[in-house]
Amino acid sequence: MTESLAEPDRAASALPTCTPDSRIVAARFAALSHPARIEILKHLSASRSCCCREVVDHLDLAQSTVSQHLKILVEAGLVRFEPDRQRSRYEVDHAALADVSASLAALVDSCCSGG
Amino acid sequence: MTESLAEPDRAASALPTCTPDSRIVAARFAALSHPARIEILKHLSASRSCCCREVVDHLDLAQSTVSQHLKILVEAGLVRFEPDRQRSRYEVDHAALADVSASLAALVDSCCSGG
DNA sequence: ATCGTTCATCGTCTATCGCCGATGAACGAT
DNA sequence: ATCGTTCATCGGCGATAGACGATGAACGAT
Repeated sequence: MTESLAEPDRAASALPTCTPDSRIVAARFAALSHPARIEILKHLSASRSCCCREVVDHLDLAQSTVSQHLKILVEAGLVRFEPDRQRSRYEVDHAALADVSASLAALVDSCCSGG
Repeated sequence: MTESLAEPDRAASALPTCTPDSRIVAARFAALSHPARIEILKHLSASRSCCCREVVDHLDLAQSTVSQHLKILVEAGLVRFEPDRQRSRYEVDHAALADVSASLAALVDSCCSGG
């Protein structure tokens, strides 16, 4: 029997394809894995007014595209959203961002101490 | 002519859709944006032997899939690769990982100080 | 009441991701 | 010489990302 070649019911396996923790960390990094979103984060923190339009003017992307990027950042918990009349108010969640940074620092630390 | 609707030569615009710096940082985060790759990084640092096969055993993914993930990590500069007979030797580049962490820390810092 | 502005969402299109099995090269062991 | 193991790569497939234009809702101003 070619057990080593055939899949021994991989789905039922108890091997940790990826731990829940890894999933969460990876999801946070995914939100940061696009240059436009990095740029948006920088702009949000540097600017005082944080409506979608202003980001569009600064970034040279279609309004719909920017809106989607903002949504991704909000869903990742890195940016807070507050509807304000017809403008939308976006601002960086510094604590969440610091938390992601800490996660990465912890990973680096575990990599160094583990070796 | 609906000039306001048509694109006013967006490509020729000098607006920074994304700075080179943002591109680089985003590319690094992209390599970290998958749970399997996070898991691989943790395993590489915790284990002494770092051949592809061992990661495959630990991770419950097809060998070809793991090989691709490793390649992505190597191309991102986060993992060093050294062919060793028929085994491949992979090890975490701690300095590069620390560098990414520093980049994120700098982003967090700019977000805090900028406001 | 009407118009202009801002914004989120929808539908579409293309490119890329992530997974797999299959294949062949490289190498050690018999 | 032959076989088993390890590995990278190829080709294919389904799902997702990322971009856009169009549309309609919400709101301020006239």
